[in-house]
Formats: sequence, structure tokens, C-alpha cells
Amino acid sequence: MHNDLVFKALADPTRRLMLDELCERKEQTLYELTARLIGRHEVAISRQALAKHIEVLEKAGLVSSERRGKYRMLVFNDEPIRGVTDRWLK
Amino acid sequence: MHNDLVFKALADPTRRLMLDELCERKEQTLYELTARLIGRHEVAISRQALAKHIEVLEKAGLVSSERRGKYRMLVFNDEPIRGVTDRWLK
DNA sequence: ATAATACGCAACCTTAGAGTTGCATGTCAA
DNA sequence: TTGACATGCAACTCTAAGGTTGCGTATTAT
Repeated sequence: MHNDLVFKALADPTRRLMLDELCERKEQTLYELTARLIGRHEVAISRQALAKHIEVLEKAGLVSSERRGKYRMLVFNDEPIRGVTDRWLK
Repeated sequence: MHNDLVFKALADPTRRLMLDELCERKEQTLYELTARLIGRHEVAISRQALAKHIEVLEKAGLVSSERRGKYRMLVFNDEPIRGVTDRWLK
């Protein structure tokens, strides 16, 4: 299944939270995102764990990243999500 | 998260296939479903494994079941799926 | 009554995934 | 240039999820 990675990506609550944040602010550095998740949302998790999650989201096409100097810019993309559940709805 | 179980349920490709079948024929016995998945879709899996998947789908509210004599009737319910991805779409 | 049938339950195995720790790399500012 | 900072990489632990095997239970048909 070609959208297997998308469903797998959405299966984790932390990743869904990350998508919420990225959805609000479309462009964000990994550092900003990490700070917000740990600071505001009180997510008890390490930086490396979040980096792994980003990797999963990237492979699913939900996030694209680009190294910009010292930082890593993250860009949210909702396209892979659009219509994923349509097959079960009439 | 209250729809955590829904996303977890959708994460597995076999369960998504089961939902496809159940979506086509809203009412179906576990036996019929198992026969179709193994026969038609060539899913190499045991009956017990499918029973476990049904359990997951039930806990997510996507399937309700009712013992009808010798058989177990399965009824598909799309309500938990409706709008689950809306939070990431404008 | 009894055998075949559809299902339930429980123990077990195996692997993938989430998370951590530790260290290396690259970039920017002073 | 040197140190602080943001990130990358790899090995390791631990748990849960998917799957199997084996046996028990209930229902139907002969």
C-alpha cells in the first residue's frame, strides 16, 4: 500500500502533536519545534527521539526539511493526508 | 487522545483491508470475512490473528459485533473515521 | 447422541518501534 | 580560533504488537 507510511506516521500520538504544531506554523526549525513541544506541551521526550519522529514524518511525505545554515527548516505538507479515509466513507 | 485507538487501528495494513471488505458488505460474519480475506485477497494469516484484529477494530468503535447463534455478526461503523484528519486540513 | 463447525482463550515467539545515552559533526558568534 | 550551539549518527534497552500453536466451548446438522 502506497499510503502505508502515512497511516504508520499518524499512529503515534507524539507525531500527531508535532503535526499540530507544524500545521499552525508551516515553517519552523527543528529547534523551535522541539522547544515548543517540550516547553509548552510538556512532552517529556528527548531531542533525538523527536528527530526520529521527524524522519518518519518525512518518509511519509508529511514534512519536508531543508538545512539552512545551523538550523534545519521543517515544512509541513498536508497533501498525503487529503482523502486517506475516503475509501471508507460514502 | 480519545481517537488514539482509531489511528492505532488504521495503522495496520491487514486491518485496513478488513475495513475495505466490511465497508463493501456492511453485515458479515467473522467466518465470511476470514474466508474472503484468505481466499480472495490471498492474505496469509490465521483465523485467530484476524480475530485479534477484529478486537482492535471493536475497541476503536469501527466495528460492532453480535453473536448470532453459531456465527458472529460484524457490523462496520464509519463514524469514528469521519473528520479525524480535519485538524490538519483547512 | 455425536460429529462437524464456528468461535473463544491463553501461552508463547519474534520483531519492529519508541526511547535513551554517548559521541561526532558542522555552523556561527565573539 | 575557539567555544557555544544545533544537529547527525550509532549502539543499546525495553515494551508492545502481530502472529502462531494448542486446546476448550458452544452451536448446528445428521
